[in-house]
Amino acid sequence: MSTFPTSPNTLMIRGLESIFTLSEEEKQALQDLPVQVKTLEAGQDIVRLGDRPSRCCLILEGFTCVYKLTSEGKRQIMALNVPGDIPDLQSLHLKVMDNSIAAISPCTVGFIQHEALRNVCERYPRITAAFWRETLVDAAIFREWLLSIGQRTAYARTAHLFCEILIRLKVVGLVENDTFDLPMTQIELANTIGTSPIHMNRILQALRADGLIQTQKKQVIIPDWEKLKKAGDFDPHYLHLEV
Amino acid sequence: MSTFPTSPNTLMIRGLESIFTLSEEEKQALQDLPVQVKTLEAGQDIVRLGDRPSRCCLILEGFTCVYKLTSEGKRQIMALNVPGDIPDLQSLHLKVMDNSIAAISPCTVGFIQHEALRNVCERYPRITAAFWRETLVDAAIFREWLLSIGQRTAYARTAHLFCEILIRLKVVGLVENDTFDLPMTQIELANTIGTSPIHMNRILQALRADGLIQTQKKQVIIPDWEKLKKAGDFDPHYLHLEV
DNA sequence: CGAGCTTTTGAACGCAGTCAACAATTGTGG
DNA sequence: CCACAATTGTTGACTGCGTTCAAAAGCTCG
Repeated sequence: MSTFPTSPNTLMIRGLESIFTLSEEEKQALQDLPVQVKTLEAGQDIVRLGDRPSRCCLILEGFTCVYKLTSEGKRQIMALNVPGDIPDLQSLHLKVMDNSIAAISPCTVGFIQHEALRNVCERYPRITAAFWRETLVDAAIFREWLLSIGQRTAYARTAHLFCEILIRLKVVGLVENDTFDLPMTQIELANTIGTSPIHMNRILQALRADGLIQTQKKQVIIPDWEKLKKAGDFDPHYLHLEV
Repeated sequence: MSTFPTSPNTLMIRGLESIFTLSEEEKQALQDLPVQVKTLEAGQDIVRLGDRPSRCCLILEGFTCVYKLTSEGKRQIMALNVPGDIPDLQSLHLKVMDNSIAAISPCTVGFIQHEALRNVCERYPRITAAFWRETLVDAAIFREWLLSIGQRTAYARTAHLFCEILIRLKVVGLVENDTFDLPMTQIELANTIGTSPIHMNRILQALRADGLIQTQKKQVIIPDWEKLKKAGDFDPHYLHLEV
């Protein structure tokens, strides 16, 4: 586990300039945040329900997910995280984790101490606002997922999910020619959509047959964006990408 | 529509002292917020998806809900709001509403201009933190609802919902002898649970038959809290009522 | 190259949705 | 205060989406 700043990389944090263009000083303060970098294997938990973390976790590479289990052991994934996300930013104000976070693919994450984040927020209220906003966007995504899981068929839900992933990966430059890597098993997709793995398998077959997605290995190609959007009843407003 | 401060009431806002005990000055700043009070009939929208509000809405009396519609017109309620809640606090940082909010019962709400809220937040960072935290608790509730709707049976989901409502109403003093008013139709309950009204009707019959709830008019009695908790797989941690 | 996970297929079952009709309640205007 | 309209709640029957169980085939990786 190495400690930044030692690498030439600059920290990419989702949406920090959605409201304001940050000043050089503000940007510098963010880049000066001490970050502990760690690599994780697929499947490893990063934080667990019940934990009282003293740091947040910034995704640098790979995919993670937010999940919870019922007492019967059924698993629901309630968020996917891509590079630039801070899936446990909530822990800055909610002392006890009410969900777990796990690596879906092998990934590298950067840990930032709460104390350091609080210092930056104290000094730069606009950074506070930007972080706050990011947690609000996460909540907006939860709302859309609730609509999806509550009111749409599993088929539409899955199309909707692929739409969202495409857009969010585009933002961080991980889409080329409508193609992206999606290192998720069908079991994980099923846990996200709220259906059984067997049914998820059949949904994917249907989506392929209908020409909405193509898959090879863990790559997904979206051959017809408009058709996929329509099938998923997808409207990107809830992602709040533009102001 | 009258304008506070004209009434003797003090503003009750959910969870503002969860992190810090506020100073007299901070409390006063909150009480001095200009509030436009309005009464609403059941069913009326307060804000709508697509709106760009310039104010937030504090529930003073009655119940409201956050909801969205699919393009087919199916309705999902993704949050219930009780007195003390600010269901659109998000609009402080997300310019365009990604959901609608409607009165479930006749209710009185207080509108507070964004500008006034921003001023208070600028001056008192701990109030910023407290408001931010409230939006994080809302997000935690969304996560639990996602788990519920994705992985629990409609019967368990409904039991879980009654558990949550009981707890949240207790906090604001609206429960007496395990009894509370719930001015929701079965259609609205169905829209919350993500099921059909007919099925909701049968679930309620089952819950009554199993001795988990008693209903008379729009009153609900919880005769056996432990049994209801168990049926709903309910663990109140996600409400973050204690630190 | 074999163990373990993931994907795929088939078949039976069941939870929940839909349709239709009726009863009960609430609200409204005469 | 009553009659009528509209909404809400209840019941029955049928349908279907999605689950579960079981088993085989395909990958991946030590």
